[in-house]
Amino acid sequence: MTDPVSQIREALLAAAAALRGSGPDEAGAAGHAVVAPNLERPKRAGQGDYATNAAMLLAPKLGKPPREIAELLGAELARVLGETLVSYEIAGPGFLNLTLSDEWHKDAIRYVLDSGEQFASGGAEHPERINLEFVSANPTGPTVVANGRAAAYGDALAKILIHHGHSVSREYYFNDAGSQIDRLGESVIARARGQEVPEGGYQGDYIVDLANEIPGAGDSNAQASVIAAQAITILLQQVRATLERYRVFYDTFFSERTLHQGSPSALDRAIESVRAGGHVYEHDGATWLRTTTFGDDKDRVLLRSDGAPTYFLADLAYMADKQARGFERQLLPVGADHHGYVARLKAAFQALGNDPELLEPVIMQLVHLVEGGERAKMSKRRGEFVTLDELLDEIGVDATRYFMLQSSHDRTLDINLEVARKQSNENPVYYVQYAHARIASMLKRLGPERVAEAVASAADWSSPADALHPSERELVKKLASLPVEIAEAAERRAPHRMTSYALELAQEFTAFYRDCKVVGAEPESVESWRIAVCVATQQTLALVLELLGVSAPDSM
RNA sequence: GCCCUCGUAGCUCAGCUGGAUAGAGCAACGGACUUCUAAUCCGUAGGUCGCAGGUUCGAGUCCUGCCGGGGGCGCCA
Repeated sequence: MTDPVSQIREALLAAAAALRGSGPDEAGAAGHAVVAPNLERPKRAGQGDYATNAAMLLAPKLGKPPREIAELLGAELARVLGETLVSYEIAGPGFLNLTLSDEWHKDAIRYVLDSGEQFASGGAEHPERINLEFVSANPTGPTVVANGRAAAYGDALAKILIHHGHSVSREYYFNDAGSQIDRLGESVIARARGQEVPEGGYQGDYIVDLANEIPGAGDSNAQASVIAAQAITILLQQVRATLERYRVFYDTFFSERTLHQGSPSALDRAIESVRAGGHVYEHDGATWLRTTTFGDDKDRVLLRSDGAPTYFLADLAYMADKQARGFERQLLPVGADHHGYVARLKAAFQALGNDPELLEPVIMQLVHLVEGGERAKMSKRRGEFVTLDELLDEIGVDATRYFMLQSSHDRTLDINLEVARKQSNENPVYYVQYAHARIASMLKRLGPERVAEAVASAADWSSPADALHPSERELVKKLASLPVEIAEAAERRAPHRMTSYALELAQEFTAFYRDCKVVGAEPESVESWRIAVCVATQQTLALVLELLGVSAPDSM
């Protein structure tokens, strides 16, 4: 079953192909590039339902003026589409504006309703097994607001990719080995003894809580590594609880320490793998990976001169492990403060013998909290931060998730705490939810029997004499565009597009609500049609909100 | 210093990989509630898309150079 917009697109491609077949092919065999014309909503009213730039793209290939080609293309398209195409006009430099029939709009609603929860799903041309690792903050303190952005991004992206047809596993990698962990243990021990934390240790109040919580932390024979392990267990549980409250659920929590265990360990095997590729050498007593072969600034140490593995080696082994578990693609949202790391990661991935395209680090810009016009600093070690839990207490899960996903991940995000606290209604999420609740209220008033009957009576919707209202046509086209929007959001790793879509859909619905009476509309066939439009809209709003991890309430 | 990244309305941000007269929300101002939910709607105002060049039929979008914000440049994690 092809969605309504794709139907038009395919007709357009067919018409373009017919034109190419009849015209002189200037491009010749070598330049036989596929023309990929746009099919988009015109920005201004009165320019039809869809517009295409196909004629302008074909012009250089066919050696004729764009407007002349547009005329030919329009005629061909009219032949292909039949009654679906009511009219076309040539505009501007060679745009072709298309006006579609009411019947096409009704078919679109039927399609949406028939698709149900599967609407706009499965569009991926090449479904992949994807490992999506996100947040992966070290459990050396509470989850902070910046983690909340990564969590919202990763989770929404996972949902969108899955809806698009991919198989996605959400993964959280945590470091429970290495010197930072030792410092955590030392900090807890110091607090348990009523002392100041050592230089470079962790100073937050939560360290004191841990000191009280872990029995024997203040004993004279307490070992940093043992205490740290207990602290990490507790902290990881807290991280998990916060993220679950935030509606983020992982498939796997991956412990770095497991990479160090066994003989040979995963680290040993990783080194052997890149050594076999000829990318390893010894220098100054250390073991290096020649990452410069793959575009890195300088080579990187795998084993320090004292024999201790670097964090980088663990990452190398981790990438290999993901691969061994059968993931074709690794998606890796990382904070901007780690972006200096991506060149060596990609290099390491290649050193393992892989196509670098299959490792996708996504650089996320940071989140800043603004209070009193000043940016609040967030550092775990200094104990200055606002936790995600605190933010959730202030403005709630729905508003927080929506806010985090509103802006593109490659832009820094400022959260104004005064606004977040006092005027949470400013968040557009309520507008979207309100549209959903409003529909729920209307449908409730109508009763489930009437609604079911209206949806089932698709053949009788409206009557030929009743031209659809412009607001109805706009709303239907917004609904019909979801498959394209999902594809864009998935392929560009851009969940924030779905927040834009949600807002636009809610706006189109509200305009429809303003202009078109639903309950009690006459004749009954019109009421039925509009009920069906409402059901399709509600279903789609719920679907999009679900992808964003935001609730869709029936009343507000 | 070198590298990465961002710069669009007063504020927060979209802008569908080059298309028509750059759009929303909030804030501001003026209106609308015996109504299918006013957490709403209608209207007004608000822009040199950081600056300057370049590429072409056409640039917020691509290229170069500046300016400004953020980040990164350890045998740290």
